[in-house]
Amino acid sequence: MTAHITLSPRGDPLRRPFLTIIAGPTAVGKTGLAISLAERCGGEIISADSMQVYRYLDIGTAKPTPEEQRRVPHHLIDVVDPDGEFNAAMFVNRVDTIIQALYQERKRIFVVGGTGLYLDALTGGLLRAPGADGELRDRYREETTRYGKGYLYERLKRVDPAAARVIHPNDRIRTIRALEVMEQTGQSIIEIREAHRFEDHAYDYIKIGLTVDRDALYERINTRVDRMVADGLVAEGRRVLERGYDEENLPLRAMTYRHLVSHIRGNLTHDDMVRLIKRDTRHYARRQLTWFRRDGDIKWFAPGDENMISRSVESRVPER
RNA sequence: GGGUCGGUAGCUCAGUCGGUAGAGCACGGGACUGAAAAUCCCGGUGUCGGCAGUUCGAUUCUGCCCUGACCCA
Repeated sequence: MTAHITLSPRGDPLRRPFLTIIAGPTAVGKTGLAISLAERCGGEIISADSMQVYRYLDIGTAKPTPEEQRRVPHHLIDVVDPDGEFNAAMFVNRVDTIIQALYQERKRIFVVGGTGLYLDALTGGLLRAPGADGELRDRYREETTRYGKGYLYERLKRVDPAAARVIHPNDRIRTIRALEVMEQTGQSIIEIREAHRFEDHAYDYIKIGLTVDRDALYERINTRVDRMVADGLVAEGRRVLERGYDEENLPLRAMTYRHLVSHIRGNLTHDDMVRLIKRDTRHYARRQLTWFRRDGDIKWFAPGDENMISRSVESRVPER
């Protein structure tokens, strides 16, 4: 549970950016903590949240408010339209640029978010494999409709048996990705993964995890969803649809917006929408905890432990 | 006071012509490397309301009691 510090050949800490990372399940209070910590030291915040990158999806993604964003500069919020492309690789590319800039300015850097893959990709690097190939994926989709559901997986078994052993037949997304990598490189994504294991460290960091017991967390989630609704979640959903975005766009198929859209279209009562958003958010929080639990680098705290957290962070920040 | 129908998993219920039980939802655990708020996998012991009786054996039949809904007085 120590900050990851790389030593130079002479034994001195290498001069490179230091990140204070704040992770944890949704609704646990990461945003508030980060703003408070960053405000104290004039730092800036980088969001590691796969949904807050989308414009117009504000209430439903629990973005920091404009007022909060005025108190502390935020990065990687509102960077693409809801029909735009965004993924872990784009996150890493953009975040590296931002970190370099903040490092030059000697600003303290806080990375805050609940998207585990993005955080691991940031601290450990992404696989050295080719990116998503739109044409290839279109072809796979077409072949699936033509030859049936099991076709792609059968093909994976033939082309990359190692991957087929690890990937479940129903997991279409991973099946496609594995085929895509094999087709473009002739290498199994499993082999590439085994060789990599998020060990491509470019930064020093301390990882703070925020959590509370399950009942309290669910209480927070329920309360927050009620507040989103009171703050105009449905109106926000209507505005997004009026702009011409719909279920075709990935973020509108996620957790909250999926049920919001269904309700606006008249397929779901208001009560059912609220119920399902709460349920899916609880499930999401559970998946997040599953992801973070196995990360031995995380130092866990309760949301109220701000002073302890602050001290813990201060003890790790390198001199500059 | 009398009658009818209920009381089975956290919830809604199914079921056992007597051999101690199962669905949906909820919930829990896990996987995860360019779609990650996505995608996927696994998980059902619960005094079958209580007590007693009949029986080799009762959640299932009988009696009484508790309890809920409704109907009649």
